Amino acid sequence: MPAVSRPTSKDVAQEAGVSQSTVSLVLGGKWSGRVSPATARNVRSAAERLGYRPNQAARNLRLGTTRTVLLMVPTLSAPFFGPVYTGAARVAARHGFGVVVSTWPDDAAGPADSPFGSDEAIDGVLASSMAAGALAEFRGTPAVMLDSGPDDRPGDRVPTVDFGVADGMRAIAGHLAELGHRRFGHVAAAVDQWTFHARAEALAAAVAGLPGGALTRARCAIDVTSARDAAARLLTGPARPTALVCDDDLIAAGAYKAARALGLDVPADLSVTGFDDVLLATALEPELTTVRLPAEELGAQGMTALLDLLAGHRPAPRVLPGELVVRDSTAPPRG
Amino acid sequence: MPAVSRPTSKDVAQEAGVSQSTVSLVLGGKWSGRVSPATARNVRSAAERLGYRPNQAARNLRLGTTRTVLLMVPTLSAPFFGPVYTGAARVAARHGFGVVVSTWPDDAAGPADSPFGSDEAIDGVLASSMAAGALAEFRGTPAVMLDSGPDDRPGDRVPTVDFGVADGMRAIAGHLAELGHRRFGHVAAAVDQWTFHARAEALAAAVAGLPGGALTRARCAIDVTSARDAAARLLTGPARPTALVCDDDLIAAGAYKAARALGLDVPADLSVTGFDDVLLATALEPELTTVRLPAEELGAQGMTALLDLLAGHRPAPRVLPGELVVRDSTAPPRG
DNA sequence: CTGTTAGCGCATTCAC
DNA sequence: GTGAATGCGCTAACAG
Repeated sequence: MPAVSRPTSKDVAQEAGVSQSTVSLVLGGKWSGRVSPATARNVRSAAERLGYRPNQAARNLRLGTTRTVLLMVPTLSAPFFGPVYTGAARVAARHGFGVVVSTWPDDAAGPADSPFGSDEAIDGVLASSMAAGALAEFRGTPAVMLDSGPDDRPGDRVPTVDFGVADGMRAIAGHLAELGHRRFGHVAAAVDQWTFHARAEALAAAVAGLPGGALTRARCAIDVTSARDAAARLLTGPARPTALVCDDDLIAAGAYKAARALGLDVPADLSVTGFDDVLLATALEPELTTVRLPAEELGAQGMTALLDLLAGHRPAPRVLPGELVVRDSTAPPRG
Repeated sequence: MPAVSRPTSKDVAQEAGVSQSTVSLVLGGKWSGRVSPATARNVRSAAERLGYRPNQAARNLRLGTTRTVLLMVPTLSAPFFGPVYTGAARVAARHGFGVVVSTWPDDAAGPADSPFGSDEAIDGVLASSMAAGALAEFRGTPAVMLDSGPDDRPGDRVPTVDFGVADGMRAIAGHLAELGHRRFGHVAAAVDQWTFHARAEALAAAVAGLPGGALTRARCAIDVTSARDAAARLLTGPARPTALVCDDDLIAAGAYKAARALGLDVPADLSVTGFDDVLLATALEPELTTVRLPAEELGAQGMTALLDLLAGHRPAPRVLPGELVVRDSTAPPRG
């Protein structure tokens, strides 16, 4: 037998000299006018004295709910998703929910592809930054999509929470245009996610709307060396851009390297912008002009929407605005 | 009623024309010589046909286990902890365990300090990077300490998994000494965690053992501006160090800034080293000489130890070696 | 106002 | 070799 088995509601009942159901009522907070205040206090103090904690498993079984939601993210290595988790967990905890994380399926390069690992022991899922068009995986499980774009399918849609990336990109283009830039290079993430498609479209539209505006583009993976190579391609091509718009702060770091390798000074010879505003943005030299995306807020709002959904409501799609943060990597073009 | 309630073991029994207990036996894998192979096959196919998934809550209740462990980390904002989680989750999944993350208590600056949020619905805890001496929080809950130093208390110790940070620091000191450096500056993290105490001691010892070796130290928070200020203090003091040893890659980024502000070239005028080898290390210019810490492996080994512990064993303390990665931020001192 | 009863889905004795 | 019965701890009807 275990050293000291935890007290049960039955023990509390005995200690307080009442019945189990009374304990349940009191501790469940539903005793308004059903149990006398004196008894309630009595029960509470007994529970306190014994250090009683309700057994979640029993609770889950009885209630048919697990009070656990699954957060799916592409990876936890990217600095962006820690805050998303934090935000989601914060509001979840406030409602007695836990959050388990899982990375996108194929990440499980392990031996057995989750034997029965991907339990159905969850009440709902928060899916972040999905590949475009990968909706519809969730048969019957309440889900909210994060940073995956609006749900354009007909019928009843999945609730969504997104960033206003298009506005963010327009802000960057506007800032650069105001400084006098006309030839833009887009160092684009070669990742099939809504957010990157949206960024590309918004930038293209903004530049197209600019008299004399020209845009070239190179794609790369989201890592420094790949980004450096892509930026170098843009910089050594014809009609060199005076500003490099990068899909991600890390990509911007690669652009810095390409610029330095070519003897170009940032921002005197070349303006560079990032996206996301992660820690890296201020670690770089010069500090990076970028768009701050409220990652933690994304997690928090997403969880709020999911909790709403679980409560039987139909949360409306939400869009979280990004904020242009001007630092030292942008300046008027030379000449 | 719900749209389609999931099949239970009872449904499977009915479908297979056997009893519930037979289903449990077969699916539980404990039917060696108790159930006929034919029946077993029959049950399996019935389960398959119905898409049966055992109800975790019921299982947990019956077994008195939750197959969930808690990973406690100081923060998820630091890029270091994502991989730790990933490693832990990987081996946990392989054993049918889930992992929930929580950040250190006081992070819950929320309204109510986890009303009943921090459930006891866990089988064990993996505590990473604790403040020194903060052991002993886990009354009765099996725990493994990660990156928190060896457990020096008498009696039965908590199993530990640590990095060989002392060796790592010695490797850095040795590398720098070999290049000809004698005056070292330590930009130290002002964080009360074992790993930083160990780094400081190891560096001090290494420099003390070096003929003509001198060491100055400045403390800072783990953020770029604080690090930059600390590094600047060291650089403007008497007998300027020729090498700055930083407790963290992010701190090294701050050191870069201080150097540039003083017109010092890295590495020609000043060598700089980091610690951890996060993404940032290669994003900087010049790329950072640092010590790679196998973060994912820490999580994996920690989970392995915890699973061992839960199985009734006494896992031995483990130490994961760090690896010196020489890049472009270190060079012989000038003159 | 409070106690008694029943059952969530499963793993496990114990009869047969 | 298999089935019937029991109870894990809890909540929600329903009595009293």
